[in-house]
Amino acid sequence: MTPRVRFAPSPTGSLHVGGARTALYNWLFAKKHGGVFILRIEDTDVERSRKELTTQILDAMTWLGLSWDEGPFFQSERTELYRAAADRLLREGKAYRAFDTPDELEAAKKEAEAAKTLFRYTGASRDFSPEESDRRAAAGEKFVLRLRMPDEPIVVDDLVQGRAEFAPEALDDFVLVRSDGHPLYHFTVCVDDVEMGITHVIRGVDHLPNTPKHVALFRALGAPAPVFAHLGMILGGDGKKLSKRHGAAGVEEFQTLGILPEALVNFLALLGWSPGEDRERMTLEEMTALFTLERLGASPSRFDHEKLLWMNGQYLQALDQERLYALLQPLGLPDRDRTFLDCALVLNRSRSRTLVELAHGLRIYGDDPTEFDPAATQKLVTPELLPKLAAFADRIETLPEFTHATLEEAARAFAAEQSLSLGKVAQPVRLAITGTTISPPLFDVMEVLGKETSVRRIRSFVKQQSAPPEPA
RNA sequence: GCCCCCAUCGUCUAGCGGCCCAGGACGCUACCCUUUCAAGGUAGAGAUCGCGGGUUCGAAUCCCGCUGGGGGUACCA
Repeated sequence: MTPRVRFAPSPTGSLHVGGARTALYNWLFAKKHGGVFILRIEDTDVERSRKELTTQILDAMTWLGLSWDEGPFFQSERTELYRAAADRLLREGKAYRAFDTPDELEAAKKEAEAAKTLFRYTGASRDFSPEESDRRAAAGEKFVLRLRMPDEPIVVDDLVQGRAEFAPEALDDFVLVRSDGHPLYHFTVCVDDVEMGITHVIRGVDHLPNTPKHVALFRALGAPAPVFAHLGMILGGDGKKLSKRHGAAGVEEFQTLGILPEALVNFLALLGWSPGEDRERMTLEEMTALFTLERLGASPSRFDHEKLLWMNGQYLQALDQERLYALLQPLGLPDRDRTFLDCALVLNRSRSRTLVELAHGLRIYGDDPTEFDPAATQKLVTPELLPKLAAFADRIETLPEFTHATLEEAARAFAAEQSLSLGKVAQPVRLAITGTTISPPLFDVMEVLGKETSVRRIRSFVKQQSAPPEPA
């Protein structure tokens, strides 16, 4: 039997990393077994669903490389299917109309709360005869459709969480269809899963308490329940539910942070799944080969942003040059030719963990710096230093060859003459050249920049620092 | 409150009764490299396997209780 799995986000928010991981595991499982990965948009909540969020979710999936085989299907376009299923369940007596008013339900819930028990629908409608039910409906009384839950425990056999038994007292005749005719989540999910022939449901544990309802629904619909695999949650660094409060949580936010999709995917894969044998860095293909539901973890895991950055750095170092340029382009590259940029990239790549960081670091190869790290300036620049810097500029201007080797030689000789350590010369020069005291090896940077630019930057720095401080 | 799930270094995890006084990775510390910062290399600290009972010749691994954490409890998804 070919496995058929689905990822079913609801467009009430962007694609959350938790959702992305769920999608990834479904995708991996399908690929591994030559199955079908279906994308289904659960937009039955018309008040909260937004069209542009659907687009955003689809874009995020594509960005991550998680292509779908069927869909996207929109539940909002399948209302006929739900209506037919509802009619059938009603006709077969597996569901019934409940005519209770909101006030009556509210009172019943309060009562349950006071009794410190789980609210369980026990309205009179449950026992109405079909004739009575039809008569009231025809008379225009408002009603919802409820599922008649079985009076026996429901067992959920979960591949990840194990076996759980739910007592009938804990199960409620939940609502399938609202009084305005809108089908509800649990109902649409099961109808769709049956209709789409879903064989395995892989999703977050937050859905585990819903599963007995689904099992009952599958039974009522006369279909076998799929195999369930409930994943542990992804938590924030503080162990609380991951949200915007923890910084980035939506996939598109990581994209703007300069995270590579393959790094995010790899990182996410390891949150709740392990291939064993201490494997960490893997391509989607490698993950597919190694993936099994048996190796999924049941416990919740925290999202460690630091490790993601490390992972991203690893992928950034190995990134194909052409693709790197394509990714860097929109972030702004210095207006230089390709040969020049190649050299700059060699110097800066290993010093960056994200694309944004890299693009930022590359700025020193563009326009001359106009601002200089104030703390460093304060510390390094003294009246005695400036003439020395000017002299150093003069010295290197005469260099017949302007390479990191000749520059280092010149700098060492210059430092020795001045009875200074190399660092005492290099740091102020670095400040003049880059605006900061942190950069790739100075003489390499100068070689890339060229004699003219390097000398000009040092001189203009000396000039700027020699000028009397601006009156406040 | 009630229901459900989870529990190995700070974090992600390996471990599915003896190979474990617990292995890898991130992070951290030190050293090497070095003009700064990274990258890289080497070494190291870091978990009495949440606690308490069992079962067993033997438990991180099985069972029970407790504690802690998470989730659910809608005419939301």
